[in-house]
Amino acid sequence: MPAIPITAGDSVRDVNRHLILGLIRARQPISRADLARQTGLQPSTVSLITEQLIGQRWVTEGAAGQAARGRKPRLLYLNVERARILGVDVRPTVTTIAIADPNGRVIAYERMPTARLPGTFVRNLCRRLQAFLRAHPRLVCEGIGVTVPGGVDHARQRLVSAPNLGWRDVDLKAPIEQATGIPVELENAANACAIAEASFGNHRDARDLVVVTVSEGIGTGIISGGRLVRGASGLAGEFGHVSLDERGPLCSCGRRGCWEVYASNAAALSAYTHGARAVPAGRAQALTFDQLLTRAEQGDGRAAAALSGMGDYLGRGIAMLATGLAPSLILVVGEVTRAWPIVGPSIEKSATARSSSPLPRIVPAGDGAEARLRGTVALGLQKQFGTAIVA
Amino acid sequence: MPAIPITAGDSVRDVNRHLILGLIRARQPISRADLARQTGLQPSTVSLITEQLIGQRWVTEGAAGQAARGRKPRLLYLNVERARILGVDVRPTVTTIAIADPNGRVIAYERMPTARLPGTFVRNLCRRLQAFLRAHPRLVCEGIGVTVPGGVDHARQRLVSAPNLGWRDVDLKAPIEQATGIPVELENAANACAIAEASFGNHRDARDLVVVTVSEGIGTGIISGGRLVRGASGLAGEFGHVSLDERGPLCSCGRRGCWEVYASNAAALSAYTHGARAVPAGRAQALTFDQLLTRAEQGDGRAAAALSGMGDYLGRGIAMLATGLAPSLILVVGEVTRAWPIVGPSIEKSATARSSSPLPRIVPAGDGAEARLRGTVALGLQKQFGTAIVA
DNA sequence: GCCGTATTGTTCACCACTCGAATTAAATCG
DNA sequence: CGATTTAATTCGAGTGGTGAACAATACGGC
Repeated sequence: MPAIPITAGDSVRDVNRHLILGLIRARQPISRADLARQTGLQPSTVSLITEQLIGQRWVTEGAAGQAARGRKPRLLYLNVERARILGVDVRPTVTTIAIADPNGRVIAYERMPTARLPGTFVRNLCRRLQAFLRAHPRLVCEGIGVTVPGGVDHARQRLVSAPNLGWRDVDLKAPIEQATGIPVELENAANACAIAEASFGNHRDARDLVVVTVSEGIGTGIISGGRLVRGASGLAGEFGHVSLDERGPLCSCGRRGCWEVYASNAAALSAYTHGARAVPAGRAQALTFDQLLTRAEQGDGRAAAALSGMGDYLGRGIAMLATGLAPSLILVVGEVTRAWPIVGPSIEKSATARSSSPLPRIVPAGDGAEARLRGTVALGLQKQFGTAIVA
Repeated sequence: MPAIPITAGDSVRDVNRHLILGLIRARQPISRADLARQTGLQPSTVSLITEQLIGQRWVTEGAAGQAARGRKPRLLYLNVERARILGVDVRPTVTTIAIADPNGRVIAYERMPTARLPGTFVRNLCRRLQAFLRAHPRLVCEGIGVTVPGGVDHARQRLVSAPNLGWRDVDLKAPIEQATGIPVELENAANACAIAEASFGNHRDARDLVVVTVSEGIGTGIISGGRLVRGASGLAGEFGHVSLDERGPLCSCGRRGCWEVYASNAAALSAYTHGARAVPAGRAQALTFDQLLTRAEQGDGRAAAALSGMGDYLGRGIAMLATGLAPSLILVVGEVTRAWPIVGPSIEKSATARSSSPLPRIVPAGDGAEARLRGTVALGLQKQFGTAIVA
């Protein structure tokens, strides 16, 4: 059994193997010498371990790199063919299944409708996954990451509640693992986005960042010191349901004036169609948010004003997160990023006015789709690359 | 050099030594067999390492413990004489210097006035510390923990700003280390309280807790997954300056309606004396908060009402922390805990009304003095016991 | 072209350290 | 008083990192 119960159950070699493999993934291409410097291990040790990793086909050796003087380094890459990850992104109307390589690049994906009843959905999903795997028999799939728009009890790996789906206490892990034989990681969508941003992409070195997902509701994924903040029950990140105004409109959660009542897509729609500042829960909208974005792009002043107002409210919550958590970076994810020229300055202005200390950078990170899919990949990778999230 | 760069620079043995020493501190008294079970190490390895630790006088062997069947275990204790910690708790008017054992028990302490100018203060403090050490020449002092009521840049180990003190960008570490030759750890007071609660006391197993310190202002210390949430700059935890009402009274930070404007000691005083709900910044009070507490205890209905109102506002912020961070425990620290029979239910009621998910336990943890001192001890111990914070 | 220098990567003997199994020690129970 | 159970120690074996020497490049100056 274990020597170093860092990730209990690992031997010393396992720890270092994970360390090096994780570093190769995060910093590729990278030379053995650099690995030795960055890990603090001896070059000899690094050589041994990388030799093993190449033998197991986890790593490939590429062309020689550049060096000012001396022998040129031989660069190491992650072998993207060695491990594939299945990602399942569950959304209220549509669920996306994707297969990706360990760099987070999506190779293929398909969509399926999200059934209303969780039982039906799980059965359908398992069938689709099995068909997907049969259709790609040569792929070595090492993990499945599942993201859901709701609270996940991470210890028990169960979906606790997803208001937008109307589901409560659903076991997604066991049935999928049984149907596919591949380990499943379940996570809240905003948390998955945060992990994805810290694992791949432009912000992989950020160790303190907050992701704000904006769509029907608002979710937050918090990474502090390179680790996800999950809270005791795994239900942290519900800042969307912090009240900005006690006397505000009713929210789907039953209370009043929640941040997401003011700053969600639906709120902007409501501001546009009814001139109201916030949307009463449950009222249907004639226009879609996409259409609103298009109108703003086409020069509709009232649409732009609605989006600008949404940015103002987003800024309020972002100011709260910035003052309370002091991240180095706040990422906004959602359809609304399409209108960043309008929304971005509005957020910036609103948040600046409400924050005493200098604000962190506030950056748009695409509509949710890609971020969530990359999140599922990061999740599926965790088993292979340790805690991932930088090394 | 290192094999396992967990805390870079440590060998395998060092890691396990730290692991076991930390576990003995946290779970003492404990048998070797229990250590083996809890670490996953072999009993033989544990025996070897504990033998070393006993030889180095870090650990002592006490009486035999109880067991239902079989040989009775020989219990191990931390040798409280081996390492002492100096704690320095800097407050606006008075600074406390204490010497404590690694269990957080204060052996002796003394107070000194806090000079207005940081330069003067540091000189005075260094003299006092040197005298303190000369007066106790036989104590092995392994670390100095310093807590300040302000933001600390943990990477640079500098006090960034302390509004209550009027200090900005002060180096407390280097001068004290130079004067005493003992390593110094600097930390924000609320963070130190959080570390103390997770290290000592009744809540040492809590891995997700939030400490709310209530005095002139409101500070929060967040521990998530057993680790302190510091934020990128080390300035996380400023939830006291999140605005509850945009149109609220001015706060010392320059913005309006901050949580601490409504829920600090001064706010309760103002509610009592002026009938106002919040205190305008900078206005002096005739009554002290202690006197207000005494009046409430003596049956003054208006005093009780002021405190109850303070609890109501405390509950609002606590609801925000509970929803956003989902800790298993929220600890309230400050003089206000003296009036817990009044304030506690008021907080509970207010927070419950503003939170959809079930609230974590909300517990009073004494006025700040003891908590902050134990926080300084926990800080000073970090060098010796690794990251501390549970094992 | 050749040699000094700088840097990468490999080989190998040594040894620290953990494991695992056997053994000793101590306590309770029938 | 022996059987059983749990605690702690002893010791041989093997894993695996270290460190130093060495091999392999590459470049620049002469």
